[in-house]
Amino acid sequence: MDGISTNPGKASAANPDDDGERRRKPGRPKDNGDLRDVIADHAEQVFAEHGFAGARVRDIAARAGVNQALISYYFGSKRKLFDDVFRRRGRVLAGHRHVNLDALLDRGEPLAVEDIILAYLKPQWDMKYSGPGGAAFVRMQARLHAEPEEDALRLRREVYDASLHRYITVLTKNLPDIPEDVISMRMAFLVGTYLFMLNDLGRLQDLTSGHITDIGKDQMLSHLVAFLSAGLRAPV
Amino acid sequence: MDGISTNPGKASAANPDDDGERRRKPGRPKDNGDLRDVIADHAEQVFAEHGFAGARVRDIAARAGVNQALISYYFGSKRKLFDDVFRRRGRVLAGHRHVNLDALLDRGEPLAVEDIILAYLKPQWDMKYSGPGGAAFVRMQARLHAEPEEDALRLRREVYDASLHRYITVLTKNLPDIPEDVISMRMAFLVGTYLFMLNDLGRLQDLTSGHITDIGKDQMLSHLVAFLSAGLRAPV
DNA sequence: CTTGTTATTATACAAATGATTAAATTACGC
DNA sequence: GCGTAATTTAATCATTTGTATAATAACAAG
Repeated sequence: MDGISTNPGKASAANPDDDGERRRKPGRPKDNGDLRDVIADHAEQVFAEHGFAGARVRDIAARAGVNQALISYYFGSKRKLFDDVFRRRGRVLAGHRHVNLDALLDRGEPLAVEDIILAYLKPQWDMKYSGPGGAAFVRMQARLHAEPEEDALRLRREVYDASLHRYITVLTKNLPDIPEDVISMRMAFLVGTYLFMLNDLGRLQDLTSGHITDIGKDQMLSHLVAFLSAGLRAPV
Repeated sequence: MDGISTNPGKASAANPDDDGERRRKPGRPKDNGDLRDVIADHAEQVFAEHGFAGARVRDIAARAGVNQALISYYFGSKRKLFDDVFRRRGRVLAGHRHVNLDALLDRGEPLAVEDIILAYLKPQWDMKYSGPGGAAFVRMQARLHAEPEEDALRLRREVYDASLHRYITVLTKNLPDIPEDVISMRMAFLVGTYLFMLNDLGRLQDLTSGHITDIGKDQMLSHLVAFLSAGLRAPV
């Protein structure tokens, strides 16, 4: 099917002279050395498309243009590769969320719910539209949230919990009529809503018979913020 | 484990002329013949736990207590098995949603948003708590929604679109201040919210430090309805 | 120049996987 | 009773899959 699998005997027989070689020989290349990142980038894509179980190590290696053994060399195993790739983006995301919240808190309270929600959502939004890697990460998240396995749960906790808890605390202070447990619950709703939605934008156009296509991403974000803020504020 | 599956392999322990061989012999069994359903039930579980790509045909066969070839015989392929299992529940779900909406419409308009939302959510809720199969179906849905593949998209459309569009129409009539496109969008939000949530109940307890455990499923449902209704009603 | 370390490749492998086959057994219409 | 079709099994197949191994080349240190 693909031109990757090679028969060494046949290849050398067909080659009268070896100076026109297209095949790369093993050995350290001149300098480059950042194939690790190249692998991670392509892995992100493949994991997003097919999920962990559906992703093929061969596929990742092929897309990254490297030998399959190299991903074992750098990451150890498929699972470790997945976790690594996921954490890489997750840390960036959490960082932005913390920064945004800090900026809000510097302004002094009370804060509008809309602003808090926006501070939480915006980094994810920006990441999604920052390039193919960001969009892939959104899909990876949606998939990870659908996995009941212990591995997945640990990873989710690790990436999300810290910033999420901070936001819950701030929201609780700014919505004194709503008990903290209810806010926590509603924040869980919120995570579901936006992840699902970001992941499923195509479906959204589908539902609205394509009318949504015209709406820019910023407008879409404010629609989402309005929806979620109203939900968060709903009287108990 | 499960009270459903009739395990033919092990059931032959009462063989009269049995020479100690516990293996089941091939051949048509007396009457039963409903191994198809047994397979489907167990497939539901496995697909829910591991997703389509992660599910193993051998595993399904083993849990159902049948030979692996039998699932090819009945369903043709792994993919067809998945679709079949999914459609089976999906049809039931859609049916209940239609019935509920019809009942509402018989009461005459205008309707409260809460009632409409509840009519849409309740069947899913009941199904989830109707037994292991229902819970498994919820997880299958969450996973299917995370799959960008064409196969998955088609299946989602087939199962959800009809009833969803009816609900959108009704909501549009009962919320005259909000354009239909916005309602469609918000209904997409809604689907994300409840699917995510139902699938991820354990996580919810996690977030609230276990305080949610005390809340019964009915109370949880009304929390969700309150949240979503407020969001749907949010002024544009 | 030698030696060792690191990055990369081709190749190999054992296990796992979805599917198929041929045979065996039984229910059922005639 | 008999033949035919339906149901079920054991066994196996051809691939695919994740990982491991050994070879090779660049580079650094001495």
